[in-house]
Amino acid sequence: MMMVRKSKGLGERHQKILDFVLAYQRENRYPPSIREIGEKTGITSTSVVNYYLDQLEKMGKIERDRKISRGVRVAGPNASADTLRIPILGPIAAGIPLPELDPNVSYLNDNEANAVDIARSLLPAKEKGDNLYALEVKGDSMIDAMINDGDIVVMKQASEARNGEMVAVWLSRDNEATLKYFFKEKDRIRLQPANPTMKPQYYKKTEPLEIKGKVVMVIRKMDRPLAV
Amino acid sequence: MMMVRKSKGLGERHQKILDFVLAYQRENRYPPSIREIGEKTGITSTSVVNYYLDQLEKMGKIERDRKISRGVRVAGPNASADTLRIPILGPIAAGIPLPELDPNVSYLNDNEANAVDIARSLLPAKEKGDNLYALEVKGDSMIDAMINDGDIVVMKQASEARNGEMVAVWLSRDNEATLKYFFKEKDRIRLQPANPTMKPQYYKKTEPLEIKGKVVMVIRKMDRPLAV
DNA sequence: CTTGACACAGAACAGGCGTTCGGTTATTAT
DNA sequence: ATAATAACCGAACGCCTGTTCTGTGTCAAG
Repeated sequence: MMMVRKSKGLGERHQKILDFVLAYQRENRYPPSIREIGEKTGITSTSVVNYYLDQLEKMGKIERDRKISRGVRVAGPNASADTLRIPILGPIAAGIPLPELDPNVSYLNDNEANAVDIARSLLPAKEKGDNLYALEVKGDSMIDAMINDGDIVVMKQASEARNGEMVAVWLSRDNEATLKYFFKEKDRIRLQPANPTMKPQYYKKTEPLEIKGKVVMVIRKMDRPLAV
Repeated sequence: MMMVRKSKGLGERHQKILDFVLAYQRENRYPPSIREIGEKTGITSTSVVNYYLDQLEKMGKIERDRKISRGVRVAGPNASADTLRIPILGPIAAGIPLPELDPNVSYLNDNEANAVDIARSLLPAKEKGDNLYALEVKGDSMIDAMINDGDIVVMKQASEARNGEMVAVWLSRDNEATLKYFFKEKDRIRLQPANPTMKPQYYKKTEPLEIKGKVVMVIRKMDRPLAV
């Protein structure tokens, strides 16, 4: 009868190594060397670390590029995905003008508080990340766009739109900012609310209607409970 | 009078190196060595690569850990944020039962197609990532929760809820799945739609009402235009 | 008891890799 | 013209790092 020494699957040292590699990677943004793994996990011999790494690789927990220094990486979902940091330029509400992306301003140094991190895999493939910015919805005026107070809308800078795209527009007629689906018809422009139970608004082609951007994504964080 | 040879700031080689390091990092999940940078950017001497890396470091574009192999990392917002891969278990629609997170099943090998990557910074601080899963909304039945066809709802496994939290429940009375704000009142349970113009539903405390999870986040991708 | 798999240690080797230094070329200021 | 400087190249030095080999103790099966 076959019996296994300690636990099947991941033993204590396996887990320790896995955790350390993950933490090290997060902190330094490059993988640890075999010797560093050994030191921090209480393994005195590099060959033993190598021994465990081999096993972890066979289990599919990590990937290794042999011969390459620090060629260890944790496989699968724990691995960090490729993200984009998108600056939050300001609020969007019915009564206030829309903030705009200023190409002359560098948002590179924006800290986390004024930006959102979005995985590239969630964005349309073609988006390189330039021209993207985010706005925070204030108030309930976007409810007809199925967008709530506190939602974050990720926008792509644009001054024109194709039919069926959701755009952020400044309606100087009503002195109002809004998010609507855009349709150019024969002699007018139709702005269609996302909520199918609501009626569209129509604008003459000659009327001033400033498209500020296209909506790429909406994020709603349900952080705190509704107080009703 | 002082004049600079080529362009001020980033020259062609600076940019080339920066781009390469970024791309390499993305692909291999560990940084390139000086020699690899040189080969791919057409620089034949390691000392020249070092020369440029020094400059990029002074400009604040990269950070280096000298003496450590592959100790280069791109600074600032281009750096990948810490993300969580959350499995998409299946659809959520009015008429079909809710998929559930099975603790016995490992979602570790889920590929990108069946999962979404979410930056930790977007989630409540306490979320470690266990017990999180996502559902894809099918149909318009969640409109009263301000949630559209195609939206992705990120959920946390739960069988109870506190007042004001949005929950996914299976209403066996109506044979229906729904997303509503949860309120426990004196002798009944109130399920409140997110859309303030809509009326709540009431349930006796004795009635079976299966809470399947709390809604943590809603993501709406505006990939393709509305066809209306 | 013997065998063999397993978990581990230590040392040595070879190639990887960052650093440094001497040297060359071209541009610019004086 | 000349000196200074930025932009390179090539080679050598030496630590860093993954690999490999020998050896040791433990535990379970035969």
